[in-house]
Amino acid sequence: MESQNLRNAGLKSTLPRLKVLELLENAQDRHLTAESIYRKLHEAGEEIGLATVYRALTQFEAAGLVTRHHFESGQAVFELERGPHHDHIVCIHCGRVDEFYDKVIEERQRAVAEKLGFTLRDHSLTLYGECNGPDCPGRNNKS
Amino acid sequence: MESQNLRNAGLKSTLPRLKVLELLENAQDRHLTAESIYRKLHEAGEEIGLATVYRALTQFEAAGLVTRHHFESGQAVFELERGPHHDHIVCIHCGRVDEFYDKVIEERQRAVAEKLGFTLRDHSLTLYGECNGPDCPGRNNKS
DNA sequence: TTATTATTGAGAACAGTTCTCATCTTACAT
DNA sequence: ATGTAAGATGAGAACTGTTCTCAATAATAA
Repeated sequence: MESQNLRNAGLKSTLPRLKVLELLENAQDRHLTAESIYRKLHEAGEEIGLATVYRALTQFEAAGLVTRHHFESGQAVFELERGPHHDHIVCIHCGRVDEFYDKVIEERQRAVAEKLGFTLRDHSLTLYGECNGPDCPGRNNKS
Repeated sequence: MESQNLRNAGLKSTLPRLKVLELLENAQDRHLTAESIYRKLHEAGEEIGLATVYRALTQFEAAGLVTRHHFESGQAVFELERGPHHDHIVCIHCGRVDEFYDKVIEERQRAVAEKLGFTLRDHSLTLYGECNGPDCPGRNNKS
């Protein structure tokens, strides 16, 4: 189970870390803030400090288990690494997050970096738009 | 002069705003934090509060005179809008910022958004890499 | 088990930014 | 030029998100 994941990541398997990891695995929303994780755990009766949540997430990130994103809101969001790399599109009205991977964009990034004399190490791409979903509060806005 | 720019942006032309705008126009570095603007103005003998710098920048941003970026450092950086849209590549060693525009990337972004049912409104793309410049502290690192 | 060492929780501290409010400017009509 | 209303300013308090401190606790190894 998850305690093995933690061990493999070089982390001691402790109860708070297991709870955070489990929550990331089972939550319906894949993109969570530290505070929402903290809140959900408390709602589930877990006595875990906010500082511990942050610590766990930071360690998970360093171990490659988790990715941290800075969308436009002030708070960072954390996402369990499950599959291959992808970027995000965020609805400016309802905050819904969708994922995508575009091979052409990835390739052009590398080409651009090289043309400028850089060795590409990482990138951050987020699209912002209107999701036009039936429950999205922005769906009837004209602009 | 610049007081006209402010008027056109719907802003009263005041001394602090003029000073911030001038600094953005004349600074060697196009990407500045609020604090570095504040510092430079003080070094130049201007008595201007940090809150006022933030206020001015926020207003300039709303008026489209300035763009705010969140690179990896904690602080936002501000850039005078001079020409057409572009994205950024940042050196992970020395912080150097370079600009680029790639038509293919821009087009693919729009296509991706539409395929996902979104109407694209904005995007944020930043590449991170090693700039390999002669003065960059990272130039001799192997990895 | 016990010793060793890392981890935890609570709250203080911190960084970046925004807010409050009394004072001062600006812009415009005189 | 001058008075005035509306808006802007500076200083520091307040706020948000995150990290740090430290005494108490829990996890591994012997």
